[in-house]
Amino acid sequence: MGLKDQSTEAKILNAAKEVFMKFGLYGARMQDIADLAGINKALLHYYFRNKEKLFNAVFESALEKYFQQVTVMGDTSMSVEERLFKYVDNVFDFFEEYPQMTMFIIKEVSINPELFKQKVSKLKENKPFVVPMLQQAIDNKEIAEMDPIVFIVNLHSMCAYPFLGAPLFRGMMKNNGYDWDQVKKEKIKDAVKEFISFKLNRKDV
Amino acid sequence: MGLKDQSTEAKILNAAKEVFMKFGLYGARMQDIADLAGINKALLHYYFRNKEKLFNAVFESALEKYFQQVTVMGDTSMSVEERLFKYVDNVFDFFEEYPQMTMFIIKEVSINPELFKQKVSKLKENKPFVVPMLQQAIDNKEIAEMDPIVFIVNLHSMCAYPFLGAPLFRGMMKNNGYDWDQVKKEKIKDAVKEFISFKLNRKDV
DNA sequence: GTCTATACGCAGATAGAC
DNA sequence: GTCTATCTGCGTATAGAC
Repeated sequence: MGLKDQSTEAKILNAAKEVFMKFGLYGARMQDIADLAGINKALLHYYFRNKEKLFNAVFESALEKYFQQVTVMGDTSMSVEERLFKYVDNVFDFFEEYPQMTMFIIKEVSINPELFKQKVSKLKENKPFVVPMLQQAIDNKEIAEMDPIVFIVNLHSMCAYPFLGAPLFRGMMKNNGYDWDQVKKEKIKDAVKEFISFKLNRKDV
Repeated sequence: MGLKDQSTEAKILNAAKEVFMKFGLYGARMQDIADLAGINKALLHYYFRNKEKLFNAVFESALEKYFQQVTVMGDTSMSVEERLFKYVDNVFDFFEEYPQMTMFIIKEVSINPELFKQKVSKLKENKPFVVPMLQQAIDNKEIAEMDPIVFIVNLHSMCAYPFLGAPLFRGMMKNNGYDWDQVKKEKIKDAVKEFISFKLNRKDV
């Protein structure tokens, strides 16, 4: 879909997403958003009244997308390991498309923790929460004994950080002849899945 | 050391660190830095000329501390596994003290990649680079076969992300009766070390 | 070295024509 | 709905007294 085909509101939202993602609420400039959307600054206010309201629209859609990744965990037609693999695939695709989103959300929530409390509660209600699901699989002896919270955090770390820290990794590896985005794409995902298999199938606990 | 004992310059730097960490270059306000330092706004300019120069002073000290964590890897009196364990301890202590620093560095480098190229090259020269060290240990059969880059990224992810994403994790877990900072402190570090042992000592490769 | 007062520019927001 | 022109306030930076 080219920019010409979008409604003005959609153009604004897309431009705002990009600029807020990069610079955050305080750093973003309304002028930059208008320029990127190919419209005038005044139109931003016509559609969204003020900067804060525009930001909120972007933030809510970001959070919605972010939590949508987890829905696959509720699909009981697959084994727990298959669901986790699929989840990892989803998360990688998601980060490929929105590499700045996690950073963006973390940054804004860290500046204003209320944001999270306000928005996330209702979103989470409809999603299958992962920890109880894992706990049940452990109780059923379907997977190995583990602390499900620690596992989920480890897993999420290994998925998210390669994208979050990409600016650093790129800088560090370029000097040494590696291409970070290549490594990330080809090898990190497999390593995460290897970690999942290790944790789910180990016999020594 | 109480604030009263610090030189004005040190007070400014400490205040600037805190404010820049939280709000970034664009979001930080000189007035807030002055207030936190307990001095007048004009003094900031007297000592550091302008906002950008003050920011650079903070950024450089942050980057220096950040890369200092890796020096332990050069201590050949310990085994590779011991060095990695020690490294993890260091990194956790470091993040406990400066939870915002990684975020801060990533954010600023992502906005301005030149920052990294300019500063990091000379810092890195004096530090033992981890990947070649691991490669050598692999060649010597001291540790199991693996891709050292992928391993280091996984490791670093598991250490950094629990601090980076703390605002999110806190929000998510508070609703469910868990205290994130407790979990992080007591269990995540052990899980990282377990991962190290798994990767270094596995026989099936 | 440290302060108060002030200049200056930029970014968010509004008024009003079309 | 979209634009140009303009207002207003805030934040950086400077001038100048002490």
